Amino acid sequence: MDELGPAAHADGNGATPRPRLEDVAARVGLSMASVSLVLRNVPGPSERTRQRVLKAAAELGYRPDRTASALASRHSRLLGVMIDVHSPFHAELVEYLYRAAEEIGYDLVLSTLTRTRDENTAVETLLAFRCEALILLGPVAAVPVLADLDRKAPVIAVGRRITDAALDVVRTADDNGVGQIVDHLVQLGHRSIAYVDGGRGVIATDRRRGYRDAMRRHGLGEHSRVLRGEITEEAGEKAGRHILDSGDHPTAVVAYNDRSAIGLLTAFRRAGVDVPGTVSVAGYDDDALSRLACFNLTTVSQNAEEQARQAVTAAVERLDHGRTTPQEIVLAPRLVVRGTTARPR
Amino acid sequence: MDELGPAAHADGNGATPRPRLEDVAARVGLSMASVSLVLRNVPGPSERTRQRVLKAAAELGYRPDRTASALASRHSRLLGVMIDVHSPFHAELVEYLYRAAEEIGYDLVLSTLTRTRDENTAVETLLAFRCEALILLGPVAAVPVLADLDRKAPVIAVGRRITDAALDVVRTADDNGVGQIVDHLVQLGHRSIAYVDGGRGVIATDRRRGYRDAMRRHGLGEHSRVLRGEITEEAGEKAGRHILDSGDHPTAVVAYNDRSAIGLLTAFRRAGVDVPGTVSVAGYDDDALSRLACFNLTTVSQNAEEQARQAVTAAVERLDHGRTTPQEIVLAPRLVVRGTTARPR
DNA sequence: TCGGTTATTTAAAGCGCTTTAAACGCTGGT
DNA sequence: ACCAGCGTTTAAAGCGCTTTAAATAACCGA
Repeated sequence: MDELGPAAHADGNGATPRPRLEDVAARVGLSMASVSLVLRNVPGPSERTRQRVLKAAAELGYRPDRTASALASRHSRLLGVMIDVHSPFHAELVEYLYRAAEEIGYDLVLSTLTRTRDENTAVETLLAFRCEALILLGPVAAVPVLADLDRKAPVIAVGRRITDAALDVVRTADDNGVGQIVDHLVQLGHRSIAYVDGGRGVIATDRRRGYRDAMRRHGLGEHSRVLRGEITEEAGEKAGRHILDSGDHPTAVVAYNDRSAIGLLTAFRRAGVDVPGTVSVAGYDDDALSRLACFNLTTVSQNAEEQARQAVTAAVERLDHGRTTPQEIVLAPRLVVRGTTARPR
Repeated sequence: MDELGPAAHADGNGATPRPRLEDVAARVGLSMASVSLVLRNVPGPSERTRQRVLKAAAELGYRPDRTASALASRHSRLLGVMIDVHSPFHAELVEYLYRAAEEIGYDLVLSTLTRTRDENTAVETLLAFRCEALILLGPVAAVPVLADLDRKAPVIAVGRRITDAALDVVRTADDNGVGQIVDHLVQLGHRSIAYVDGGRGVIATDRRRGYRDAMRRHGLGEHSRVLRGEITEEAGEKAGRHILDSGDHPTAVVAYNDRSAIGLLTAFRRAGVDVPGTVSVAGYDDDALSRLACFNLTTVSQNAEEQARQAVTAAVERLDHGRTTPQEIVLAPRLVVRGTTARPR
């Protein structure tokens, strides 16, 4: 019964050596070539061969060695994904990226940013793994750097606007998203709507512009009020206190992101200001946080699933269908109305 | 100046083919073997050779191909890490794992759990990459499965107690952690301390036991009160309402984790019950959430950095130093006192 | 100058797989 | 009986690197 090949359990650690293609071939009495064909589902082998090989492989618990196949075929069938492991939004994207990749027979290699691991390192790792395309979530590198990288492997930038670069981009229309929030608030009857900024950076710029444009569009241009801010809860809280300190406060505040919005919420609650009774608050990102009962924040969702799918599709088009002209896919974000926005007064 | 090898820019996508070891060797007029030695810092090559090779490699922008070296050397120098990309705690561990791995010259490959990707899939992926050891963060697989896996590659289970398995384990003493919280509360003067449970599972069992033991130790055995709970905020909120509904409520509540504790907080606040004035609340995990100003939760930190370091050390010992007897490393968690606990009344 | 060492360098044999071109065994038509 | 033509199988040549054993260069004292 125990028909393991020779030298089983020969390893120093007592580890069972993994079976190789050769072992499977020997077991069925066929050549490695045939076995390889069967296992890769390449048409050719007869049905009978097919069954026998599959059976033998299963019995041996054979799993092909990625490194060897990658080397031999010159195709790793690997997509490299750069993420920030601390970002819940990236986590969600990864979830969908896996599914999309699996559907087309690719696997993913994750490389994360950490405090000591910058974009360059993360990408080098991906390249060292021979990833065929790079999906970068929220890259901050300079455009020329990305363009340069694209020369080594197709780059798909997700979630960041990139102008004039020969690069694939998948993102949501941030300005439109903030616009939707302003529309929503105006519709509720708000006129004095402030915005807490998110620092410099492309995304912050877009959202700020979205706010300004929307206000103008509603004829509320002179009510526009942008407060300095950051991406953190602390910054939101600070902005909240600032708003409270300044005599006439707006009836609604839109924050750059959910974290900032939660800071606002904290500041308002602490000061006994009712949300949404006295002030409405809205965020951006639809973080897991914002869904919590204790915040129940009105926000904007970025449609992770669709972005993931588009990113993978873009990669495949360039890899397998020979597309060479870069494309930008801009998806519409979706307003998520929860409990922190209501009619003014 | 432009001395790229032959066939530069020959790829279909206009991608520059990456330089190979051979190209570097040709450039310096040495054998591939010498270049390989220099690049891997193997003693032997003369200083002069060393410099020339390094220079040439840099000029060509040469980066060794992991797949090829892994294949040839039979060492991938890769540690496989199974994570749940949605877990902030795992994110933190990953951060430190990278550092620890880097110090000993290993690289990490991450494989995450998703809704459609179970532990088995995640681990198979890691094995397919030829990871030399597997670091599993909070694995839920049955012990025999893990033991079996350990036969293919050294397994280090992190954060989960595993009894009687020939497996390396790195974890914190959960019972001790909860004990510290109870000690802290008792010291503040609490006697009626309730516990909101975290469902079944090894970790929940340990923490529950820690609570019961600590209460008994303080002679408060008959005040022990364990409420049914789960790992989510919702469950915590429900438990909170339950506590409020029952006539005499405890002066302090310890929750299985921070998420549950935040649910409690939400329920109490909503009911106008002052925390920590009327009731003290404590969580477990020291999530990013718990640090937020709006929660400022007293909790227990699991010492991610030390766990990561120990996990990598354990892997290396088995890989490079030939250790074969499994070891369990149990670290002491650390109480983090914040604003949700105070003297009773 | 020469044999004996030691320090450097290298040719060549793989690692486990894919792939190409060629070989094989059939069939059926002539 | 023979060969074209087909479906199926396979030998062999790598993929880009490491590693071992052997070759070569350099050095040293006698």
